[in-house]
Amino acid sequence: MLDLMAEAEPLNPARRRAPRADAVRNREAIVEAAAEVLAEQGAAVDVREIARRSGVGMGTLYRHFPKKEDLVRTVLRRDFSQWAESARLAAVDAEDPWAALADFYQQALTGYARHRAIVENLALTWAEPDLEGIQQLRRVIERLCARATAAGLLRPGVTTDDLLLLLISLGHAVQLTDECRPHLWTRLLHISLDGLRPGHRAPLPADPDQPR
Amino acid sequence: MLDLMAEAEPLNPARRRAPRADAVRNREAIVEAAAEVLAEQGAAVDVREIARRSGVGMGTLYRHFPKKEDLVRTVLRRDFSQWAESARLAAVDAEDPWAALADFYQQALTGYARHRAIVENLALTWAEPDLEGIQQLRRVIERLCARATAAGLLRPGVTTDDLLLLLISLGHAVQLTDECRPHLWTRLLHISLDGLRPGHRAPLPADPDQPR
Amino acid sequence: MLDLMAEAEPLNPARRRAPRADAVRNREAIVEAAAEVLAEQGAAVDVREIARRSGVGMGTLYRHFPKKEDLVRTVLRRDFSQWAESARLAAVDAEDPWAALADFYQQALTGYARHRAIVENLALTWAEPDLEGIQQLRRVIERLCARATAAGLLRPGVTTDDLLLLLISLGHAVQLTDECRPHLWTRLLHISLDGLRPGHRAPLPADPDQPR
Amino acid sequence: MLDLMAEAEPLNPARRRAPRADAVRNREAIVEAAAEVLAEQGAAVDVREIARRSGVGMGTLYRHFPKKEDLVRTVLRRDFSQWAESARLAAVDAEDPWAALADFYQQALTGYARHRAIVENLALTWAEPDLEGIQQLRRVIERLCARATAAGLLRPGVTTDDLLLLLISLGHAVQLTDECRPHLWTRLLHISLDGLRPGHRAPLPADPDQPR
DNA sequence: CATGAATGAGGCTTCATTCAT
DNA sequence: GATGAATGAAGCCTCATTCAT
Repeated sequence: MLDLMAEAEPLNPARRRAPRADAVRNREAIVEAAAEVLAEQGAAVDVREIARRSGVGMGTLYRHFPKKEDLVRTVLRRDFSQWAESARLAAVDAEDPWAALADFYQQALTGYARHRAIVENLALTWAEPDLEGIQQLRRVIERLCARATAAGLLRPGVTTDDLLLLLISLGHAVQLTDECRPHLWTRLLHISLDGLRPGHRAPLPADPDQPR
Repeated sequence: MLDLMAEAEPLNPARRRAPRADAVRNREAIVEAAAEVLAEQGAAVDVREIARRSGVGMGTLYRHFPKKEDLVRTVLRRDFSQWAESARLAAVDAEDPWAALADFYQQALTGYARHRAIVENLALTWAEPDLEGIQQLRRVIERLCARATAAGLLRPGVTTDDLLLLLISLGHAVQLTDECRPHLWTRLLHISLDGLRPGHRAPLPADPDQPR
Repeated sequence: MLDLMAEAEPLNPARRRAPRADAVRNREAIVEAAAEVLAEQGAAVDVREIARRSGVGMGTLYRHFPKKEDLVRTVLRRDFSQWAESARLAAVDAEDPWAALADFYQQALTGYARHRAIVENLALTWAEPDLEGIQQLRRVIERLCARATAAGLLRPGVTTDDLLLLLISLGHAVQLTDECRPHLWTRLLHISLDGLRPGHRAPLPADPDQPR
Repeated sequence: MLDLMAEAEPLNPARRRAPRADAVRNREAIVEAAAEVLAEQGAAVDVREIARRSGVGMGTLYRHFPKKEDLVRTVLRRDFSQWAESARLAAVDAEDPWAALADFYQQALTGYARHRAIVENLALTWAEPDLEGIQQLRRVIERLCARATAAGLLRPGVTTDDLLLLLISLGHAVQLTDECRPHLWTRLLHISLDGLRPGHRAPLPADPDQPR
C-alpha cells in the first residue's frame, strides 16, 4: 500500500512537476560516471572529475546531488544492488544449496575486486544498514543461508550475519591481493567454506549482539 | 678502547651526539600522538592535529619527519611491530601448536581493532613488503605455520601467505564490526580456523603465483 | 557553412565556447594585477597579494593559472611583448637607421625601469630563449641591427646578441639608478652607442660561442 | 683621530670584555661560509645552510649576527672590499692610464661573475652608499678616472659615477651570460670602453642629479 | 657561550561548494 | 535548468628567529 502511494506522485501533477526530458538523462550520466570513477579511485576523487566524465557542469551535478556524499550514497546503493543481483543470479542456477552458496561467493568476489568505493564503504553494512543495496545483498544471503541450513549442509548456528561478514572480509582480501597475488583469495574462500560445513567439533561461540 | 669511550658518551658530551634530552622526548611524543591520531582517524589527518596533540610546533614535527609520509611510515613500522610482538607473545605460551595459532589470531585481532591507519595500510603487505613491521608479522606467522604443519595439525598445503591474508581479512572484519557487533568476528575466526584444520574433502586450489 | 555557424557563436551559445563574459574579465584582472605586483616587487610576491589586488579569490586565480609559475610566465610574456612592441614603434618613425637604433634604446629603457620581474627574468634570454616575448624583442633588434649595418652606420661585427646584451645590461642599470639618480643611465647609453659606431681602432674580439 | 679612538677599545677592558679565543674564529668561519654560500646561491639561501657549512650552531650564528640581513651586509662589505682591492691591484701595474682602466674592468668583471649576492645587491650602490666595500670600490674608480682624465685619455665629462654604473651593468651582463655565452660580455666591454674614449662628436648629456 | 631543537607565521596549492550568466 | 567560473577554508611544507640545555 505504502509502496503504491509512493509511486502515485502523478496524482498531484502541479506539485512535483518535473520536466524529465534531459534532467533524467543527466542524472543517469552523472551516476554512471560517478560509479566508474568511484570504482576506479575510491571516494576521495575530485568531484570535478565526475562532472567532467559525465559531461555535465558542476552546477548540474550539485543540483541533483547537493552534497558529494549524496552522490556517493546513490552510487553505492546502485552498485551494491547490481552486485547483489549478479551474485544472486549466479546462485540460482545451482540445484545443490551448497553449490549455490559457493557460486554466490565466487561470483560476488570475482566481480567485486574492481570497486574501490564499495570496499571502502562496506563499513556501512552494520553501522548504517539502511543503504538499500546492502539490504538486497543481505536478503540474497539470507535465502542462501536458509536453503543450506534446511538441507543440513551448513554448520549449525551459522547466521546471515556470519555469511555477510565473511563476504565483506573476503572482499577486502580480494582487493588487496588482486594485483599482486590474484589467486590467493580463492584459497581463503575454500578454507572458509570448509569451515562453514557441518561436522566440526566445537560449536560456534554465541553472538549475544544478534538483534532478535 | 676508543669504541668503549665512544659509548661512554657522558665523558665527552661534545663529541658526536649531544644527548638531546628533550629532542628524544619530543620525537617520542610526536610518534605517540601520531599513532593515536592515525589509529583513530587514518592517514588522512591534518598534520596540525598531530602537532597539537603532541604539544609541539609544526617546525618540530617537520624537523623530525620531513614529510608527512615519513611520520606515517614510522608509526606504521612501530605499530606493526608492536602488534606482531604482542601477538607472538600470546602464542608462545601455548604448548599445543594449534592452540598457539588460535591464540595468536585471537590476540592479534583483539588488539588490532582500533587502528585505522594500519588497516588502511595492510594493502602494502604484498605491494610493498619492505615495511619492517610487516616482515616481523610474517615471520611470526611463518613459525606458527611450520609448527602446526609439522605436528600435522594444519591442513596440507596451507602457507604463510594464506595465514597472513586470513589475518588481514579478519582484521578488516574486526574493524567493521567492532563498534556495532563486537562479537561477530569471533565466530568468523572460529569458522576459518576450522577450515584450516586437516581432514577436509577437497585439497586447496594451487597458488600459481607463490614465489617458489 | 558549419564553420561559419561555428563563428556565429551567439546563434548557438551552448555549442563550444560559452562567451564566459566575466571569466575573461577576471583573467585579465589577474594578469593586470600580477603585472603590477611583479613589476613592483619581483617574482617573490605572495600569490595572495595578487589575488587580493585583482579582486578574485585564490581559487579563481588557480583556475586560470594552475601554478604560480604559469602566471608569472604569462605576465612576462605579455610584458616582454608590450615592451618590445612599444620600443619597436619608437624606432620605426626614424628614417635614419642610426636614429632608429637610438630611439629604440631610449624608449625601451625608459618604459622599462619599473619592472622588477622582467629584470629578474632577463636571465632567461639565453638560458631559456623560448619565452615568446624575448623572441619578439630579439627580432626587433635583429632588424635594427641589419638596417644600421647595411647603412654602414654600425661598427663592423656587431651582432644582435651584442645589442641584446647591451639592452639587458643597460636595463639593469636603469633599474638601479631610477630612484636615486634618474639621469645617470642616459649617459651610459650615450657612451655605449658611441662605442657602437664604426671607426674605432681595434676590431671587436671574436665571439666563438656564436651559434653559426 | 677618530679612527684611532675607535681602535682604542682596550682602554676600558671591563666594558666590552671579549673572550676572543674561539668567538673570533667562529665569527670568521661564519662569514667565510656565508660568503661561499651567498656567492653560489644569492641572498635567498636558508640560514641553516650557512650554519652547517661554517660548522657552528644556529645560536652562535645568531649571536654574532642577530638578523640574517646583518650577516649578509657583513659579507657584502667584505666581498666588495676584496673585489675592489683585487681590481685595484690589477690596475696599478699598468703605466698607461688607459690600460689601467681597461685592466681594472677586465679583472673586476672576470673575478666577479661568480658572486650572486653581490650582483643582487649592487642596487645598494646609490640607494645606500654607506656600505664600506662600495666606497672602496668607488675610490678606486675615482683614482682611475682622475688619472685617465688628466692624461686626456678619457672622454670629457665622464665621471666616477658613470664608470661605476658601467661596472655594475657589465657585471650583471657577465652574470647572465657566464654559463651559456661566456665570451659575449667581453665584446660589450670593448664597445663601452671605446665609447669612453675622447673624440666623439656629441658631448655627454648633463647629469643634473650629480651631488656637488 | 655554543648548540641545535623548537617555534609558528606565511607560502603554495587543492577541492567541496556556491553563484552569476 | 544548465553551465562552469568563483570562492575560500584547509592542507602540506619552509625558514627566519628564539630558547632550553
